[in-house]
Amino acid sequence: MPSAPQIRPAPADKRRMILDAAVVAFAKRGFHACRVSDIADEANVAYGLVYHYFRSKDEVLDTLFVERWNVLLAFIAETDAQRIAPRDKLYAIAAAIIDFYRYDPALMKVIIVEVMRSANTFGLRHVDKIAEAYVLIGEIVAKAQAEGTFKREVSPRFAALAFYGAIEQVLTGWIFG
Amino acid sequence: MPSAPQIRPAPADKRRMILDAAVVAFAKRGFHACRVSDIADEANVAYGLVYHYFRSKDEVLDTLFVERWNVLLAFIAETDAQRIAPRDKLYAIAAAIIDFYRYDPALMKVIIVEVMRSANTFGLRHVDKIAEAYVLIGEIVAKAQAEGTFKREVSPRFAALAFYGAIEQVLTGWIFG
DNA sequence: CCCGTCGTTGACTGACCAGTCAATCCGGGA
DNA sequence: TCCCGGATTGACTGGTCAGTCAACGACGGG
Repeated sequence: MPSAPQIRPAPADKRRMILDAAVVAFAKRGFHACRVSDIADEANVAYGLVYHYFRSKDEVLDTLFVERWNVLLAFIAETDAQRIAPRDKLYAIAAAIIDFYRYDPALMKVIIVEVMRSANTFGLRHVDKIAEAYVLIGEIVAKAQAEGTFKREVSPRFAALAFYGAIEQVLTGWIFG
Repeated sequence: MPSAPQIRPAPADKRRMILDAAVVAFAKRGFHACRVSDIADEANVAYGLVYHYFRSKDEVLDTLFVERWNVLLAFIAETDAQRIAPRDKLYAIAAAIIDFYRYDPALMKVIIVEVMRSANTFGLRHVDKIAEAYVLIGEIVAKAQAEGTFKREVSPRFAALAFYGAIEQVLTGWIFG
C-alpha cells in the first residue's frame, strides 16, 4: 500500500464540506432563517468547527459569493478577449450564467437571492465586485458601439444593467418554478 | 369655528403614520435589522400600538407591498385597455414604475429590496401577486405578436420577465447610486 | 357626572441563536 | 513511548428583540 488511509480528512476538506453544506442550508431556509447549527448538521461537523474555519456566519456566505463571482468575472474577461462578434460574446456570457444555474442551482439561488438581492447587507459589502461585472459587460457594449456593430442609443452602463437584470429575473423565475 | 380641533387624531391616521414610518425605517436599515421599536419611534407612537394595528412586523411590510402593488396592477390593466400601440403600452408601464421610484424612492426601495428580492420569505408569500404583473405584461406581448406588431421569437412570459427584470435592475442601480 | 369602550402606553418575558471556550482527540516527531 | 500542537467537540453565555399584557387616559352616551 502506497499510503495508509487518512482517518482524519485533511483540514481543507472539512472547510470545503462546511462551505458545501452552507450552500444547501442557505438554499433550503434562506440565510437569515438558517442557523449556524443547521450548517454544522448538514456538514456532519460540530458546531464550533464552523468558527474554526470562519470568523462568522457572514464570512461563510461572503466566501461562497466571492469564490463564485471570481469565476464569473474570469469567464467574462476571457470571453471578451476572444475574437468573436460582440453579440456572440454577450450570448456566451448569458449562456455561462445560465449554465452556472443549471450546474448548481442551490449555489446560484443563494448568490442571487441572499447576496445580489440583499442590498442592505451583503450586496452593500460586495457592491464593488458586482459592479466589476457590469463594467466588463459595459465595455463589450462600448467597443461594439465604437466599431458600429451596436446602436448608440443606449449607454453601455444602462445596457449592461438591463442585460444582467433580464438574465437574473429569468433565473429568479426558474428558482421559484 | 366650524369644528373643534381634534386632540386625538383619528385612528386611521395613526395606522397611516405607522405605515409611513415603517417605510422610512425599513428603507434606512433594512427589514431584518429594523426593530419594531424603530418603527414606533419614527412614528412617534408607543411600541405596543404597532401591535394594535398590525398582527406582526411582517404584516406591516405585507401591507405596504400589497397597497403599492395593487396600484401598479391597476395601472397596467388600465394602460392595456387603452387603444395605443403595444410598444407605447410597455413604454408607459416602464415610465410608471420609474415614476413610482421618483415619487417615493424609500417605498420603492423597500418593495424591491425587501419583498421582490426576499424570495425565501416575503417574495414567497406574494408570488401570486407578483406573477399577476408578469401575466398582464405577457398578455400585452402576446396580443402584439398575434397582430404581427412584435416578433414571435420570444415567448410572452419570457419577454415579461426580461422586461421587468431590466427595469428592476436599473432601479436597483439607482438605489445604490 | 359617571361609566364603558377603545385607543394608547411601555415595561416585561420568553425564545432564540451567534459566538466563546475549556476540554478532548489524534497524528506525528523526538 | 511520550509529548506537542492543531483539529474537533458541544455545552454554555450574553444580548437581542418580537410579541404580550396590565394599566392608563380620552371621549361619548346615558
